[in-house]
Amino acid sequence: MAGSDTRRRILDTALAAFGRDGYAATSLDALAAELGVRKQTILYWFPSKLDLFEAVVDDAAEGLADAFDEAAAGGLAGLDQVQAIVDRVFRLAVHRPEVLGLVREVTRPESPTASRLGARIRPLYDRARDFLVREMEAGRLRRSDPAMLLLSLYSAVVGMVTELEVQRIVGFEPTLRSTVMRRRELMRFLRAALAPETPTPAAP
Amino acid sequence: MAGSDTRRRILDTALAAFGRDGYAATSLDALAAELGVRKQTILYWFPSKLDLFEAVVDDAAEGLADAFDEAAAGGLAGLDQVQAIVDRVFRLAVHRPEVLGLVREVTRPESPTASRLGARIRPLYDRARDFLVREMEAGRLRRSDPAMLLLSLYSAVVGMVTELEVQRIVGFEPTLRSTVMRRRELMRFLRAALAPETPTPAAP
DNA sequence: GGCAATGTCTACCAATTGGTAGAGAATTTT
DNA sequence: AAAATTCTCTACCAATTGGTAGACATTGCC
Repeated sequence: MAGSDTRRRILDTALAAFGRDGYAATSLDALAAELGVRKQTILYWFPSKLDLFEAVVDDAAEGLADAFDEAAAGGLAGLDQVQAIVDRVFRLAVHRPEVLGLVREVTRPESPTASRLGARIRPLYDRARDFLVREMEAGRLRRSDPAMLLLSLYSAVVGMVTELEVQRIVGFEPTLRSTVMRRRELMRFLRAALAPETPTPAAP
Repeated sequence: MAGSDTRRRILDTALAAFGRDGYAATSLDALAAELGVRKQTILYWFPSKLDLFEAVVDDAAEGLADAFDEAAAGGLAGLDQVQAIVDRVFRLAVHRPEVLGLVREVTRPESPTASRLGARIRPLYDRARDFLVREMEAGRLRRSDPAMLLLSLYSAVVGMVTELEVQRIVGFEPTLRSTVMRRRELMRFLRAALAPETPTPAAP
């Protein structure tokens, strides 16, 4: 049963490649070379490139769901729960940046499997939305359209974590230390945006 | 001089294609077909695919700079200026979504020309940063690390505008009306995050 | 009208792409 | 030990890729 180890290795390497270079720019030959194996071995485990990609997407979605589960397990509330999730996503981004790269890859309009990841992510989305609604009603988060707010949060977090290259361009070499700083700054941003309104001093 | 019209058409179509499908997934043949012309015509105007891409990036950067100039021309301050810029970026996103798609494409780690767009964008970045510092010192914006804040802003805006597919997955068909809503929600988000702090009720 | 420059085309090409067919080890089952 | 299954390989293939060479048309200039 050494084969199923091969399958695992293919999935991991493919996830890294697809997440880093994108679907079109990743060739099976290059992937095979990176694995020290022939392309036909890949095609033995996954009947086509697209099948491989879909398997990779499923795998990544599972990883994401696990991360969220873990972050939600503490049973926190309000901003503390938000913070726990952000921390967890950042941790994921640090030691498996490919996962978020893949999210980005799969969320482009022409993606062959946008709907696939969609189906996988939908439950996470619903959970997050329910959470926001609940916390808003409990007065622990600022009240606003939860779906829209969720998009804002998603963009801010994924963007912050993903746009490494922008950060490089702009002079932040992405070290571990700078990542900590980024996370702290993002949380400050989110807290400011999410904290329930203090009684407005002046309401026009 | 009908030729320079061809050049312009190639640039526009290529911008759309690169921004939508990415560099690797865009073939010169497909591009040519879309233009109703032979591939060799493209290669006449741009010696190689990479040269074409670089020209497209330059073109897009110019468009972005113009948009910012226009938004900054009003000489507004504080959150009003931020709002003007967000409005302008959204307008750009509505009638030329490819431009932001290209930004996304070019800011991935393996991009052949990340540094190129970087050089083009750097001045915009510096201007924005100066603006934030100035406004913070004037007490019109919440005080925090301007560089980090700028990244947060960038992520939130570009993400919000770009991640159309996520929005689709999640049930927001991107109509013009929903775009207006998204912009409004984003501004609410940004206002909450950027408004100078009201005297804290309780400081633990 | 001749001529040079400009612009688009047809005809190729070598390399790379995803994929098929099937041989040959290795391992497990009987 | 024989047979069957599992796994990886070599050998190909048709299609597509970015790119070259050069013919052919069109235009403005003299």
